Amino acid sequence: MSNSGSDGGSGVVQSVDRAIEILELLARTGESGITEIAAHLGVHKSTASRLVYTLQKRELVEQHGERGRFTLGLGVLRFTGAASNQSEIVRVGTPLCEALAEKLGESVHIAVLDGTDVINVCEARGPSAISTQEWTGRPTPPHTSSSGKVLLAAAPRERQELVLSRGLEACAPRTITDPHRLREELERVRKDGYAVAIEEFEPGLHGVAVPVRGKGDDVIAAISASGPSYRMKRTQMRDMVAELRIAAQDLSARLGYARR
Amino acid sequence: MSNSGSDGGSGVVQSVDRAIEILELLARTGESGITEIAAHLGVHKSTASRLVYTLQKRELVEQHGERGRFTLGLGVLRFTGAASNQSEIVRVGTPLCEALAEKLGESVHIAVLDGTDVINVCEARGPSAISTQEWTGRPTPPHTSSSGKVLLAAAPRERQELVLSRGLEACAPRTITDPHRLREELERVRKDGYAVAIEEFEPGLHGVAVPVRGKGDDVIAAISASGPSYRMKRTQMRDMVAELRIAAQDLSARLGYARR
DNA sequence: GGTTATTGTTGCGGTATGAGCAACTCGGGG
DNA sequence: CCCCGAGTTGCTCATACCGCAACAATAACC
Repeated sequence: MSNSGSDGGSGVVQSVDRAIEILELLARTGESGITEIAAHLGVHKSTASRLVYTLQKRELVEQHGERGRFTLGLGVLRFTGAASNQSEIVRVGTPLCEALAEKLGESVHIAVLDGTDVINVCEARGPSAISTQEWTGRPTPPHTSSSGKVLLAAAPRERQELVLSRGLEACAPRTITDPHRLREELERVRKDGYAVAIEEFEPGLHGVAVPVRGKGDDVIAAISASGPSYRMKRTQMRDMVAELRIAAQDLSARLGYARR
Repeated sequence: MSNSGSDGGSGVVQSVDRAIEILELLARTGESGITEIAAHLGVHKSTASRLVYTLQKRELVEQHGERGRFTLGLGVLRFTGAASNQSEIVRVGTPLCEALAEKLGESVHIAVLDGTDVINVCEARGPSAISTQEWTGRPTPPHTSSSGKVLLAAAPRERQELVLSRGLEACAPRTITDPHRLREELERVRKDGYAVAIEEFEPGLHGVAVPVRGKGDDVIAAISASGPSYRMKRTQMRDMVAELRIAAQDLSARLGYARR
């Protein structure tokens, strides 16, 4: 039926691809039954059952009750630590974040776009650390943050449409919820090369972000600074953008991409 | 066929099982090459390559450089949030943790045993929150913490031997590194029904833990309290054990297991 | 309480599909 | 320059996986 996600391609191992699709489905829905999963994949119940059973044996999926519904299992946590330590961008980005946080006096994050979610992959809190809390790994909607806008502005059109079609939920009074306004905003971000978010994620919180580019000038991540509104005035933001740009270029270079 | 080694068993989908084994290998080693992975699985290079390619397309694995080595990718972060929110024990355990942290004035954790690692699945910091940092999801060796001892004491013999055979690394001056002493300690934990750790994980940090039981009285998790040594004297610990026990029983009951 | 609808879990047999082989490309040393 | 190691890719065969259908076990309904 509706193979909404990415239908593999050539060279991929079918059953593995389907298994991963199950995990992603569970991540989205929270919990599902076998029949539902089978329908989503467009396969027979038995096939889905077999796949889920395999995932379950490895503790990537757990079953609530004897014959109940399925959710993601705690086994996936085994991977998170290693992933965030080993992934190249995190490894070289973390010290950069920390240096920058020290210099700017505000929290600094590096985020990537994962499907239609923004995920912060590393974080360094500013010296005055009351403001922000731990966000690493938690997915947030792209339209609510400065990094999200940067990433979205550079994403392929279809991805943008997907985000828009899901609806722009407000998580603060000043969140952009009008599709038309968001489109304009993204246009401006593309032109200026940076994004700001003024109390759009949380009241009293401002942020600025710039893109990090990989080979071929495509945007692979965003680096952002955020802090309380009373410390983030126009002038400070301008200075921050400059600093962030230097850091972004440095990061690109250290990831092995030619700096230009 | 007679799939020797650590293979799932009957009913599992072979390629999916192998793919997960790859992820676990990468989580352990940090990074590996295709040849190494193939050798570990006991399959041909091409097979390993195909599996890795599939994982890579889903961003669960990333490749460093054009023809370089492989590590876990950031795609796995997509799962962590959902896993820790949806897993039953976390969902009902979190409010319990928070209540207890408030009452005891120290940080409270719930941990499970995952393979041979202890993983904290939820956390509530005490009001005086300077002491501990975010540990959720990060695997720690079982012999260094009070929760670890509780979980290990209840684990099947083979699991214990596996931990012992890997060697007991010291992460603080007072970590138990002698296998014989650890065996004695586990015996005592089984008898008393609780465990303590006195500066065994980190200098100046004490902890106490009790088991959480599932159906059939098997231990499925541990709930612990930890804090700086100057606030954790014998008497306080005794009181804490009592409180923890009540909480553990409550948790068991709320997970749907008969309380006795 | 009996009956129906829906759930997830199994044998079983055909075939799509994934495993293995070997040839290939690419890079780094000796 | 040639060799040796890395990872990738056609090609082929049979094996492991998928779909079917019958099965158990709740849940829902009157």
